[in-house]
Amino acid sequence: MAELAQVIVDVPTLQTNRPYTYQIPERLENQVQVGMRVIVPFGNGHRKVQGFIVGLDQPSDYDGHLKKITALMDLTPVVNSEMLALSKWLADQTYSFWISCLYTMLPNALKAKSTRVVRIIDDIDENDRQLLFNNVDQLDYASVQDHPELVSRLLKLRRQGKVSFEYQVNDRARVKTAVQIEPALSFEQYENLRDGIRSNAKNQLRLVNYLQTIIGKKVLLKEARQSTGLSAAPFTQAIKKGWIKSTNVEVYRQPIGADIQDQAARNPLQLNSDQQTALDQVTDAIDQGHNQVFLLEGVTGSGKTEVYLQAMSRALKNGKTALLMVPEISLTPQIVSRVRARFGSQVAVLHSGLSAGERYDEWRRIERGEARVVVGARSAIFAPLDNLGIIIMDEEHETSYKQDDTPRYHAREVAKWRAHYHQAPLLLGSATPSLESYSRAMAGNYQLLRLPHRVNQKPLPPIDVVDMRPEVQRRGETSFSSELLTALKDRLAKHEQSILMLNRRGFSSFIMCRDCGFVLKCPNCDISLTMHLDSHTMKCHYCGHEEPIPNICPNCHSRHIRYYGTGTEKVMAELQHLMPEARIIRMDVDTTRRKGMHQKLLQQFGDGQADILLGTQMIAKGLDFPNVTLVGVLNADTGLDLPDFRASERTFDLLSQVSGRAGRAQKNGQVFIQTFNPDNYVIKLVQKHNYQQFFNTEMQIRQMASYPPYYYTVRIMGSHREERVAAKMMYDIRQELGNQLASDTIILGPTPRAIARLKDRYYYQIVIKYRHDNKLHELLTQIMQESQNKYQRGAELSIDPEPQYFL
DNA sequence: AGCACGCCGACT
DNA sequence: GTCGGCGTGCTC
Repeated sequence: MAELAQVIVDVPTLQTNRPYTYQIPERLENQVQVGMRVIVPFGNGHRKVQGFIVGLDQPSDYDGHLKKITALMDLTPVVNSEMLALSKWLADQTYSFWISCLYTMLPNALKAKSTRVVRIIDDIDENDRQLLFNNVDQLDYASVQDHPELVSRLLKLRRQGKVSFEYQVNDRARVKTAVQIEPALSFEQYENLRDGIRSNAKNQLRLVNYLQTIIGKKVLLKEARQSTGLSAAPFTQAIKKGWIKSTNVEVYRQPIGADIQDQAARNPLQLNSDQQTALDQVTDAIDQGHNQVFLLEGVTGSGKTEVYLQAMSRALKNGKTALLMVPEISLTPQIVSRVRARFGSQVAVLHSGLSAGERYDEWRRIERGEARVVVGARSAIFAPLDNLGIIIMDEEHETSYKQDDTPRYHAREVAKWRAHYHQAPLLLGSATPSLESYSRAMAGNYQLLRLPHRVNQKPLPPIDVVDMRPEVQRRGETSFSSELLTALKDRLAKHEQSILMLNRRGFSSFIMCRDCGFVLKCPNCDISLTMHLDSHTMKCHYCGHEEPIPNICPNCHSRHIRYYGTGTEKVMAELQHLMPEARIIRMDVDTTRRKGMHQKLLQQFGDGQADILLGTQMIAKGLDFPNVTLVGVLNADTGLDLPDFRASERTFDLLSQVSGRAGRAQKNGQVFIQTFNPDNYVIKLVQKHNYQQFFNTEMQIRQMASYPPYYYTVRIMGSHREERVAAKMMYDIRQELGNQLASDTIILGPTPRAIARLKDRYYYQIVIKYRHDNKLHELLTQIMQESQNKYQRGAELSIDPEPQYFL
C-alpha cells in the first residue's frame, strides 16, 4: 500500500512549481490513485489547498515533517496517465507552472474555490463580537478583507488565541441528478388497485394506466409528467403508497441545440476522385496506426469536411475514437449538426458557449467513453479521449489556435504530441496552409493531400482589384469605389445579397500615404514602423530603430500622409447615405459582444432579412450563404503593413477566405478588393487564387529576413513598475544569453514593447531567432527559474515560444 | 498566494 | 520601551 503521495499544489508560483510529498492517512490507503485531486494543508497557517497526486511512493530527499493529506476529492482519477505526461510536457515547453497546465486541460468545474473562515474559539470582548462577528461565532473572511482596520483587529485576536482562521476548499464539480421512477407492482396488481380507487379520482386512475404501460422500464419523473400531463403530487403520493419505486440518478445537462441534427447529412456523400484519393491515404494510416501528419490543402468549397467525417467514421469502425478541432468562430451550429447527424449520441461538443456545468458533463461523457467523437475549439485538444484513432485540425493556419494567455500552447503542437502518443494520424486541413506546415509538406515531413476543385464544379469567383488612389483623388475621402457601389446597387435590384468586409487589423498604428500608398518601414528590418504618440516617433519593434513622424510623404512628397483606419460605424453611416433603401446588418465586436448575438445576426442575414452584411474579419470564416453573389473588401491594405512579419500571410488568408464566400451555390459570384497597393504581390496573388506562388514568394522573403519557418522564434518579456528596472533585467538576460548560444542564433533587442507601459508597468522584450540551439531551452528554463531571486522584487518575466505577434 | 519572521518609525 | 509598518523567504 502506498504511504506517500507526491502532490502538485494549487499555488501558481515559481517556488512552489514542484511536487510536495504528503503522508497518506490509513483510511485513504486503499483509495488513492495518481491523477486524483486532494485537499492538503500547505504552508505555516496550514491553510487548505487543492492539489493533484502526480506520483506515489517516489523517493524524496526531504527530511522534514511530512503532513497528511486531508481528503480525497475524487473517487476515480480526473487525470489519466496520458494527460499527466502531457501536462508535464506542456509546462516544460511553455515555461509555465505545472498546476496551470493541469487546470488548462480540465473543465473549470474541477478547480475548487477556497474560502477562509474566521471562527471564535475563546471568549472575546462583547464589542468585538458584536462589531466583527455580528453576534454569530463564525465570519467569512472575504467580507472583511477589504477593510484594513477590521483585518488588523482580527489578526490581533488571532495572536491572542481567541479566534482561528480556517480554510475550506469547495469542490464546484456538481453532478446533476434527477428522479427516476419505476413501477413497483405487476400489471395485475395495478388492476386490483384500480378497483379500490374512487371513480372521480381521475388523476390517480390516469397514473395507474400510465404505470401499466411502462412496466419493466425506468423513466425520468420529468418525462413521466410530460407524457401524463400530471403534476408532481400524484407521483409523490404513489411513491408513498409503494406503487412506484423512485431513485436518484445522474443526468447530463443538455446544452441548447444538442438534439439538432442536419438530416440531409446523415449518410456519407459520394466523394469525387480527389476526395477519395485523399481519404484513402488517411484511412490507410488509421488502419495501420501510423503516426503520420497529413496536410490537406483544399480550396474553399472543395469538400474537406466530408473527408474529415469519413475519416472519423473509419476510426470509429476500428473501435477507436476521433477528435475534430475547429476554430471557435467556425464552430457553427451547421457544422455541429452535420457531425451529430453522422455520429449521433456519440458526439460531444466543446465550445466557449457552454456553461461550466454543461462543459463538465460533456467532459465526463468523453472521459467515460460514452462520447467517442469530439468536436471542439482550441481547448478541446485536451478532451480525455482514450484510444484516439485520428485527430483532425480544420483551418490549421488559424492564429486562434495559439493564444496569449498562459500556458501559451499551440493547439497544433499539442495535437502532434497526442497523435504521437496514440500512434494515430494527424490531419491538418486548410485552403491556405500556414507557411510552417506547407514547408514541412514540401520537405516531405508531412504528407500533402490536395483538393484543387470545388465540389459544385463552379470556378472560384473572379476578383476585381480596385485601385483606390485615383478614386480618392477624384471623389475625395470615401470607402466605396464607384465600381463597388454600382455592383452593390445591381445586387440590391436583383434581390441578391452582398458581404462587405472592413479590415480593421492594425487599425491606427502605422502611417500610409493616401496618394501613393507608401508605408514607412524600418531600414534594418523591412517591417512597418509603429507610431508612438507619446514620444512622437516611429519605432521598429524588432530592432528598436526610431525616427520622427513624417509630415510629408518621403516617396511622393504628398501631404496626405496620415494614420490609417476607419471604423464600421462610420462606414455604415456612409453606406446608408449612399444606399438609403438597402437593409444592412453591421457585425463587429460592438454589435456581437452580447452572447449569442453573433449567431443571431448571421441567422437574420441567412434568412434574407438584410441585403448587405457589413463586418470585420469575423464574417470571413466559414459562412455559407447561397444567395451571396458579391463580396467586397473595403480596405485590403490595413492588415498588409502591420509591423508583423506574418502580416502578408494573414492578409492572404483573410482575403482568400472572404473571397470564397461568394458564389457558393448555383449563382456565380464576384469579388471586389479595394486597395491603395494594387501592385502588392499579396493582392495580386489573391486575385489569381494562387496559393502556391504566394508560398514561394513569401518563403523567399522569410528566408532573407531570417524569419519562420526558416528560423524558430522565442519571445522573452520582462516587466516592472519602474522602467529602468525592467530594462536592466532584460539587458542582463541579453548578456547572459549572448555568450552561450549557437553562432547562427540571432538575438533582437531588448526593445520596449509597442505598448511599453500597461497597467502601470513597463515592458521590454527580447526576440530570439534560432535554427538549432540545443542549449537554448535549458538556458531559458534556467533564466526563468533564477528570475525570482536574481532580479528586483516586483519584476515579472514570461517566455512565449513561437509567438504569433511580436508587437 | 498567504503567512511568519525580522528589523525600523510613532506612540502608550 | 512597544505596536505595527512591509521587505524577505518558505511552504512537504
